[in-house]
Amino acid sequence: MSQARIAIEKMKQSGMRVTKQRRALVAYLDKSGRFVPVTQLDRYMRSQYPGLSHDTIYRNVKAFEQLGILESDVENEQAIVKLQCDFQHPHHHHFICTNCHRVQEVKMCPLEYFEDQLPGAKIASHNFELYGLCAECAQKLGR
Amino acid sequence: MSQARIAIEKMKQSGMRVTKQRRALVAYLDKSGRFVPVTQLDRYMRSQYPGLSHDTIYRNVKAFEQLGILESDVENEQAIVKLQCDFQHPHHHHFICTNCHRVQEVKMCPLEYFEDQLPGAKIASHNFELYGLCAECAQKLGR
DNA sequence: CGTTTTAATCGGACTGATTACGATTTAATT
DNA sequence: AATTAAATCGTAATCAGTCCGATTAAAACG
Repeated sequence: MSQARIAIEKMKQSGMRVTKQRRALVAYLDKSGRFVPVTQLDRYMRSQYPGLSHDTIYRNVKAFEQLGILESDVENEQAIVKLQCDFQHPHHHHFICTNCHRVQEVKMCPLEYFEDQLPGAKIASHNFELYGLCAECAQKLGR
Repeated sequence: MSQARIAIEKMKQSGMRVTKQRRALVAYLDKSGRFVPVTQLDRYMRSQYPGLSHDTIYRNVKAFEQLGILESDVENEQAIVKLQCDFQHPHHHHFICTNCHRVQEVKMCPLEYFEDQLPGAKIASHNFELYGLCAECAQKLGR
């Protein structure tokens, strides 16, 4: 089942209405498959669907995020988004290729390692990304 | 030697001019000691030094970052900055208390752990922060 | 189906952070 | 003290993101 399908499913389950604007947004994000700057999403969607408003795009990006069907991040001071890649394991981390912007999941190393360094502290959340060249790009670029 | 002193020293060494605006910025960041939203830095400095322009503040934040005397991050979609806390070990990571916003350094767990998960990829950089309550706040708030 | 309800969209104006730039000042050098 | 190039100022512009009242259209229901 495609991620787009799952995303639409989740929208229905939550009582959120499935509008054609939302279908189009999800379809684009699904097709892209990787992180996309929100500004690019906005520009592209508005070029494809004249009359579509900024409001609709930004409002839905937030709604999708809260629903858990979209992940957002920041790269080079730019907000970037992608469809949630693993609905089974919402908590995971990414290796982001700086060449092709494709995303691979990685498992986090044990948090206990850090807890030992911060006696008494209550770690509530964390934030982790790896950047570099994916195997394919590394080979292609000969590095 | 204070961090402000070291920062000024680095400015001189790099050939960057030490203006009173830059001294004031560094002094404020040093006194604060923790991450501060850039917008707050801008508002505060302009209230203390009438005539100071946005341009000067934002330009210098970038210059300081490039010089390696300032670290920037993003929290709640807000750009935040602080003086570099460990000039000896520029590569380190932070635990940021969500209550008092104080920062503690942590050692990174071995990157090899992740390299094993991404055969062929060239990891170039990473990004890691921990959030939660520091020991002091955890006790104070009884959690 | 049609009707109804109300969430979602539209459009356009607005806000707030950040940048651009020509004119002016000033830190550092001699 | 004079020089000069870097830094600052002031103002305007840009750009991402938000707000809001009027309109449209999903979904539910008879």
